[in-house]
Amino acid sequence: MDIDHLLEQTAWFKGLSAPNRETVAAACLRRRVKKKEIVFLEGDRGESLFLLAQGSIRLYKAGPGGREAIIRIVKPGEIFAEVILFEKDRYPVTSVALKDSILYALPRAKFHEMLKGEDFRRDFIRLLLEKHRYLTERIVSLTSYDVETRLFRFLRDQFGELEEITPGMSKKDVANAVGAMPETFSRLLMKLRRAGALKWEDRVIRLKKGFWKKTEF
Amino acid sequence: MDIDHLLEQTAWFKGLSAPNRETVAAACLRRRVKKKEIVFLEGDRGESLFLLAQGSIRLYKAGPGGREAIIRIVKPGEIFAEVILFEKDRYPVTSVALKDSILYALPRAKFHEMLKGEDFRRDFIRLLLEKHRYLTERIVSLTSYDVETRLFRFLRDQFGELEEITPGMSKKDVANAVGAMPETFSRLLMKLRRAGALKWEDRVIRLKKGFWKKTEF
DNA sequence: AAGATTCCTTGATTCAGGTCAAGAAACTGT
DNA sequence: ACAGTTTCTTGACCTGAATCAAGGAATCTT
Repeated sequence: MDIDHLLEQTAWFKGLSAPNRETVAAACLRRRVKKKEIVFLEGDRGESLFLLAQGSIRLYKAGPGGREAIIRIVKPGEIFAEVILFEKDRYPVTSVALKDSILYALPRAKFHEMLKGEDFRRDFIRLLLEKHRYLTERIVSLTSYDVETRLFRFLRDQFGELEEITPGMSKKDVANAVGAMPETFSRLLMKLRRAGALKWEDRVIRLKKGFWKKTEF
Repeated sequence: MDIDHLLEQTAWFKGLSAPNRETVAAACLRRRVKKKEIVFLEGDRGESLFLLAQGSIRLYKAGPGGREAIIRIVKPGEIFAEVILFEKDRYPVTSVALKDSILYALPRAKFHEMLKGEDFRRDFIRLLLEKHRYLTERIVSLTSYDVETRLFRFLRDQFGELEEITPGMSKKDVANAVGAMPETFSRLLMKLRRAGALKWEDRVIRLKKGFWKKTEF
């Protein structure tokens, strides 16, 4: 996917005028990362925010004793590390590729320039508010729902209400994303398989037919 | 405290030019709320964001079965409900006064107008990014620390590293803010008192001398 | 000041999910 | 195809915190 095309279909870059978009495209540095490669570490200095073109990126933050709390999983078309814009010059989270990915680094100065455009600015603020809401929902989710519910919410949010999902990441990673230990997660999957609700084999998750209809979160 | 004076000393309103500030002041609707009074409910339609002048406001979101997850506690000088700006016309959380409070309602249209000012905009985006970081930290806190640690972090964040704190809210509210049940919280306080680390009597929390020095979070 | 709420404490009990351990299975690079 | 990782599963066990229950303290109301 080339950068120009990507920007065109990226939710809030597409509002840009064509020349504006070209400015962005020109300023972007394309970067490929392999699965498991780290894009930046928590605490790293940086000057750029990123736009994910292909693949999937996990953002997490270290807790005490190597524990990690997943902040979110970035999907293609989304940007991440916007915090670098004003806040400080260090990334507050670590980002690592869940699969081979392609991303574009957009220097902060360039972005500031773009923020002069009224439409762009509006979209950007909207985007921030959206993330804001997402994070508050995540807090509710982590504090008031159990692992099982969190799993289903994760699947719905991330892939939609499909009966067949190819998550493209390991069970361990999903466990992590729903905030559970691998062992706990494994046991949960076993329980669900026995109950006939879901099975995860050969990288594919199969939900029971009509599963989503009945569920209420 | 009058509105003009308030704006002057509010972190990111103070950057406004005097005439700009007057515009805001003129557009603001002063509102008093009594302790326990609800400012708006999750799901309510609304047009305004709020600036807290005096008092303390609790923002929370309902989980399943009446459970509530505290999103944050607003302190004087801070704004809340910014989400109303673009996102949608309904508040995503409930806000209730923890004490008698004074706040100013700022209509969204007016705010949009203000966003045309470059400085103001910059500050606003910075503010959003700050909250963003706060929320991600909250996620880490809730998922990787136990209630005790969360309590100390809460106290530090909210009141600073003092040896004597007057939280101005009930134990129940603090319990809630750190994501614990009142019973659990009560037991924790008992444990800490016995250990000589902290006692909470007559609305005042007294930490052991030098307490904050040693702690590491 | 009595009555009604709401808040706080303490006890007993339960449970989801974390921890430790140790194989089995699935990938990885060479 | 093989050794070497990493991931996955399963078992035994533990524990922090929720739940249920119930009495006492504080606060608000009239």
